[in-house]
Amino acid sequence: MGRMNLTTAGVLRAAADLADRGGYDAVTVSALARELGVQPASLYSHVRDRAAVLDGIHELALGELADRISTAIAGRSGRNALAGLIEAHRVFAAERPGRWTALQRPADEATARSESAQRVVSLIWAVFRGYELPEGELVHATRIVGATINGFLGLEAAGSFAHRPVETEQSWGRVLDVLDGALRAWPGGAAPDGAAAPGHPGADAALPAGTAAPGIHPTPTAQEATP
Amino acid sequence: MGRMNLTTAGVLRAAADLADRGGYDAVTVSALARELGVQPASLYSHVRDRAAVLDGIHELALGELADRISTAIAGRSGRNALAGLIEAHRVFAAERPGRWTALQRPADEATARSESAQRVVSLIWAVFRGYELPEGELVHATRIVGATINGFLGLEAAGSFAHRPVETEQSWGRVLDVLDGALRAWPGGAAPDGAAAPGHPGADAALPAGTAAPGIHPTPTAQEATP
DNA sequence: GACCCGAACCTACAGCCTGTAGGCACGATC
DNA sequence: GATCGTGCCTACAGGCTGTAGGTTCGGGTC
Repeated sequence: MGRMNLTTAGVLRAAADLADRGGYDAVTVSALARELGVQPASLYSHVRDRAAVLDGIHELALGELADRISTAIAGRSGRNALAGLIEAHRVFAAERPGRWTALQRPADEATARSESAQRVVSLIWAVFRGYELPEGELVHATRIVGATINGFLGLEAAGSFAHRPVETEQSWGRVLDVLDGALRAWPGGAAPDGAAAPGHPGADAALPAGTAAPGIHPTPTAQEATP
Repeated sequence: MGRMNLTTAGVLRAAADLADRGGYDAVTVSALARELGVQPASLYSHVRDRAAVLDGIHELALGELADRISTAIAGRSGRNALAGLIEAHRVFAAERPGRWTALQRPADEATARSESAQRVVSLIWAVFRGYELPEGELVHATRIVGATINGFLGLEAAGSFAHRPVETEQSWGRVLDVLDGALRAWPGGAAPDGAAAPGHPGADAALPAGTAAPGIHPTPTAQEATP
């Protein structure tokens, strides 16, 4: 076996594919090395450590998700755009379970500030443009829509809906209904100019760029929520 | 060091505490043994393997969560009960991050059918009784409410809302508003008798007992979503 | 009170994983 | 053709899981 001429990008891509095929936890340096026909130690020239591999999958996945969202909402607005947004997430989660799991882990600083993360946020906000949310409610809406989508897909992936595929599709339909309804009659006031209670719109301005994904990725697992 | 006279329950309790203090991933057989002043191999008489420890934490947490929900919704109904329900989740997640993380993992069969799991579901349905949902929509509502709560808390735990505590509290307020509004004007028809589309109420009867938590726990991490 | 037995914990070990250190070899460059 | 750097290697230290088999303590029995 001569030189494989690996690159960091190639290693990360292989890692992401391995995660999709064998499950997120199967992404070990050893398994990855086996996959690439190389000794484990050799990978450390291309990748700092295992955590860097996982972070790499996260960012890779973020970019791919942004691409999918982009095409899913193209030429659509309002409820249709929202449908495209959530469907893009669901299809991505189903087709790329390992990549999707990576998105649920806390993102490292660099990933959170990455161009991919910003693209995802921009696309979500583009969808919200079809609803007339007060400026200050954008952040909250992003968080809640993200929470619901990720929460639902998490439950689905964990098998909580197992063996009831028909009902699951109906539930998914309700997700769209509920979110569309919520955005249409947003509690903070639905008028473009902040109407009134219970939030003081304008108090929270739009997120400064660079603050990164303010509430859609990453998601669960409180691994380091240790106090 | 004489006999420690460990019990399975004691080991699991120590494991749960360790998870809360050191993070979910810190729950290794080795660390647990150190904690208990015992050699790693000794634990295998009390616990089948590491997975059994994690499952044990899951079920333990489920019971504790049920207790908290129970007191949080006692004597309340409608929006107040819903507020108690979601607040109980949030407080539990904040105070017991390790236990809460355990709840996000796929539950094993036994845990899913456990009495604790059933208690949680019953309590949620008790809250829904204050809203006039068609029978067939109970499942969907449970899933969506569970998805939103878990999704939000997941984002919070992952630090996605980091350094914006005020906004986070506002967002949390919106969660209650949105869920209350959704339940009040449920898309499948809000009348006690299933009005009409888009779901055929009655087609899906109430969940058979034994089917266990149909959509609130467990949650994310598609570890075994490998096709 | 001597004996026995089982439970509780131990040591030892095999196997896999991460990450570091240092070596060799191939190929590009001069 | 000699040199140098990069790409991958072997070797190893240290940690974790889980199995096998030994030892000791304490309670029941006669």
